Amino acid sequence: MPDTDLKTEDLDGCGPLLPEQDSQAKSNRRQVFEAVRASGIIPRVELARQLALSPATVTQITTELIEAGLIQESELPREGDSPRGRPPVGLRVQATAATVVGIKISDRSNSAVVLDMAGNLLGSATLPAPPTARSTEEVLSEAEAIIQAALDDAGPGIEPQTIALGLPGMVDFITGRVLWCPFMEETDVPLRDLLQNRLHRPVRIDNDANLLALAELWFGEGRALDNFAVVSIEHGLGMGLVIRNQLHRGGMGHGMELGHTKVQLDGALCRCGQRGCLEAYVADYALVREAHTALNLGHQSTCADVMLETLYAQAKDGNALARTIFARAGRYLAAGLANVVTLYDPALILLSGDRLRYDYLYAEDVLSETHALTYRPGRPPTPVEIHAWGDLVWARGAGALALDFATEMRVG
Amino acid sequence: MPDTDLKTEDLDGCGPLLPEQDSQAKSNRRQVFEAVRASGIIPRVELARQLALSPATVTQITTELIEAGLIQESELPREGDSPRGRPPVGLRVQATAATVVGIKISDRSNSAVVLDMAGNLLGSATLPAPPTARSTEEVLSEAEAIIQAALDDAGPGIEPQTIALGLPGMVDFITGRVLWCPFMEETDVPLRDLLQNRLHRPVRIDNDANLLALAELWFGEGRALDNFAVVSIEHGLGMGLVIRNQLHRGGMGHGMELGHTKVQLDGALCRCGQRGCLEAYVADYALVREAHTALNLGHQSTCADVMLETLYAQAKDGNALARTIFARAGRYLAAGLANVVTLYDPALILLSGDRLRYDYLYAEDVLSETHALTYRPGRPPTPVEIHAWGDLVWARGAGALALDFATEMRVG
DNA sequence: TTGTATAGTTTGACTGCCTAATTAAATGCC
DNA sequence: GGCATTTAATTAGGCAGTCAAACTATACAA
Repeated sequence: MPDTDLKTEDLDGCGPLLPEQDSQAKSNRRQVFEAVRASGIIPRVELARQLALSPATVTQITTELIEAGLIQESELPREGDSPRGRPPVGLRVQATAATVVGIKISDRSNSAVVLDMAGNLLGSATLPAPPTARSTEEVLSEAEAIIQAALDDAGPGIEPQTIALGLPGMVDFITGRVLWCPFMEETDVPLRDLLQNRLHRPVRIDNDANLLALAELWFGEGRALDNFAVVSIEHGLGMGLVIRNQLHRGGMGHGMELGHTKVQLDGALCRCGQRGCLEAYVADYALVREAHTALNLGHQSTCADVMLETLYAQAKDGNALARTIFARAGRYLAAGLANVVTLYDPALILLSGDRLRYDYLYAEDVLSETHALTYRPGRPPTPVEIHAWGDLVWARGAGALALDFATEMRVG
Repeated sequence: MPDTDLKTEDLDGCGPLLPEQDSQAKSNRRQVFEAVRASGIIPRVELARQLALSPATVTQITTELIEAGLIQESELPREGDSPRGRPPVGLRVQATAATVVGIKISDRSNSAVVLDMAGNLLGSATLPAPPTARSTEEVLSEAEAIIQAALDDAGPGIEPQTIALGLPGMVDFITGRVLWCPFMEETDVPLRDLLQNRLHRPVRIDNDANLLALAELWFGEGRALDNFAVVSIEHGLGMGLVIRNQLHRGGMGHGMELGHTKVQLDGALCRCGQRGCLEAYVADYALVREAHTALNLGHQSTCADVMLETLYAQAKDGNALARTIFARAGRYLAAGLANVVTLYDPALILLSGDRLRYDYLYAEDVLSETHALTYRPGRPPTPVEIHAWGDLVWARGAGALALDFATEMRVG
C-alpha cells in the first residue's frame, strides 16, 4: 500500500524514545545471590521457583557462587513435620565475603554502622556533631572519624569494601555532588569523589530521606512491598519513595520535599520563605513558634528541644492551648499524608523519625484524619504505620546502599 | 568465623523480597523493533549504537523481522553533505503488519482511532454519548458501534489485531475490571473480558487519565522523557504519571486523583463530600457554582458549558468579579501543580484536556505562580507546558496501549 | 584507477540456559 | 531390613542468542 493512502504519515515514528529498563536486567547470577540474601537461608529448589529458573541453572550458578566464596551451604531449620524425599540443602550468604560501612552526617550527631555481606550489624558508633557550620574539610574528617569509630567497635581486621554516606540537603546521587547542605559552608561540593580519594575506597552519597526509604526497603517494613512511601519527621519533613521496588530519586536525584507541599494558600510562614508549607505547621520550629505565644515563653531563649518538651508536658497535663497546638499540627500532617496517598496511591506509608515521642502528633487521630481526608471510594484505606527505630536507621540505610554497591562489584 | 562472633544474626536475610525488574527485560528482537518504530527510519548502524548491540546481531535480528514482515528497508532521507563510505540503509516498520483500534467511552462523546503498526492514523470517529447512566450491555454496544464507525472511516478490509478501551472512573488494568465509572449503572464489571468475548479479539482497558499519559509518552511531548506528569483538566482533575519510562498506575492500578488533593484545610466543598479538594476550586462545577453567585445566574438552569462560556466572556469584557473567579481558580491550580512538583520532581508537567479555552486558568500567571509556590533552591523551575490536542487524544492513548499489546503478540 | 571510509554480512565460537535423564537422600510400608 | 516412593540436586546434551573478526558492499576522493 503506497504511503499516500495513509491519512497521517508519521516519519518521526512513535513510542517512547528512551529504553524502558535501566540498561539491562540484573544477571541471573546476581538475582540468585540477592534472593539468597533476602531469604536468609533458602534451598535451591525454592530459588528455582522464585526466579523461574530451571534447577539445572540454579545448580550451576550456586556452584559458581560457592566457589567464589560468596555463598555457602548451611543446615536448613527443620519444620515440624518432615516430608518424604531428599531433604533440601539450605544456602546462605557467606557473611564474611565483604564488609561495608554506612554513615550519616547531620547537625546533631554523626553515626555509622559496619555491615557484613549478609547485612548483619558488626559494629556501630555515634558521635556528637559540631553545632556550627562546617567546611568541606571538616566534614571529610568527621566522616573519617565516625568510620574509624564504627570499625573499632566492630573489631580488628575489618577492611570495608565500599562506603556510603548520607546527609541532609540536596544531594545529587548520580554525580555525587552536594548541591546544598544546611550545615555546610560551601555549596556544590563533589563530596563523593573527595571522600573516595581520601579513603581510597568506592563511595556513594545520597540524601538522608532516601536512605530512610532504603533502610525500610532492605531491613524494614518495606521489604515485602514493591511500592511505598517513607515520611520522616524531624527538623523538616522529608519523604522517600519506592516505586517498582526501586527508590525514586525524582528528576534530579534529590529527596522529595514533603515539607514544602502547600496545604494552605497564604498560610503560615515557612522558613523557606513561602507560605502555607506543611512544614510551617508540623516541624519542630513551627511548634516552638506557637509555644512562644501560647505558653508565654517569649522571653526565654531555651533551645528548641527543651521548649518542645515543655510544650508536650503541658499538653499532657491538660493545658488546652498546648493541646490545640499539637492538634492543629496533627491535622495538617494528616492533610499532607492524605495528599501523598491521593497522588501516589502507595501500598503503605511509613512514618519515621526521631520525634515520635510527641505522641500527640502521631496518635490515632492523625491516622484516622488521614483516612478521612482521602477520597478513595470502594478502596481500603492506605495503611499508615509508625516505625520508630533508633538513631542508626540512616546509617543502616547508607549501609544498604553500600551493600548494594559491594554486591554490584563482587557479584556482577 | 563462627556465627557467635556476630553482633546481630539476621536469619531473615536482608534486601528487597520482590524482584526488581518486572519479570524480565524485553527481548532484543522487541527492543530493535521498538527502536525502529520510535525512530521512524533508522539505519542498522544506529540501532547497534543505540541498543549497544553488535552489528552482527542487528543484522540477524533485522533479517528475521523483515522476513516476518514486521519491518522493511526504506530509502534514508539524504543529508546535505554526503559522507564517504557505504551509505546506510534505512529501516522502518511495515505499517500494514497489524492494525489496532483505541477507543474512549465517556459521558460526552465516544471516540475511536484506527492505527497501523507504525502508529499512523488510518481512521477515526466520534459519536455523541448518551447523557444518561448506562448499563454494561449498552456500553458494550457503544464500544462496538464506535469501533465500527472508525473502521468504516479507515476504509475496507481492516481487521484490528487488538483493541484498547479507556474510560473514566476506577479501572483495574490488571484484572480488566471497572470498579466504578461515573456513568455506568453497575459496579465491578469485568468489562475487558466481556468486550473480548464480544469482539473475539484481545482487549485491554485502562483509566482515561492513564491514557492521556500514554498518548504523551507515545506521540507527544513525553517521548524523549523518562519521567513526567500529565494533568488533565475536565470535569475533574486527573493525573497520569510516567516514571522510569513506564506508566505508574499506583498501588491498585487506578489513575491518580490530583483533584482530591487538599489545598486548604476545611476549604470549599467538593462533590466528593470532602472539603478543601483542589477540584472544588478548579473544576468546571466549582466555577459554575461561583458564577451562580457572582453573575446573578441563580435562577437560570442553563447547562454548565453555557454558563462557563458566559463567565469567561464576562471576564474578558472586564467584569472584575468574573475575573476573580478565574484568578482564584488559577492560584489554587498553581498550588496543586506546585505540590506535584514538590512531591515527584518530574522532568515536565503537561497540562492537557479539553478546557484549555479558559485561558484565564492556564495563563502565564498560573505557570509563574506555580514556580513561585515551589521551593527548589538552586534548581531550575520544572517546566510546565500546555498541550492542547483534539478530542482524539484519549483514543490515541488507547491506541498506544493497543499497539503495545499487538507488538507484544507479534514481535514477542 | 586506487585508496579510504563507512555499512552491512558471514562465519565460527562461546555463553547461558533449558530439557531430560540420572543420582542422592530422605520416609513409609511390607 | 529392604524396597518403593518422593523430593532435591546434578549431569549430559543441545539449542538460542550474541559477539568478535574477517569479509563483502558501496560510496567519495585523489
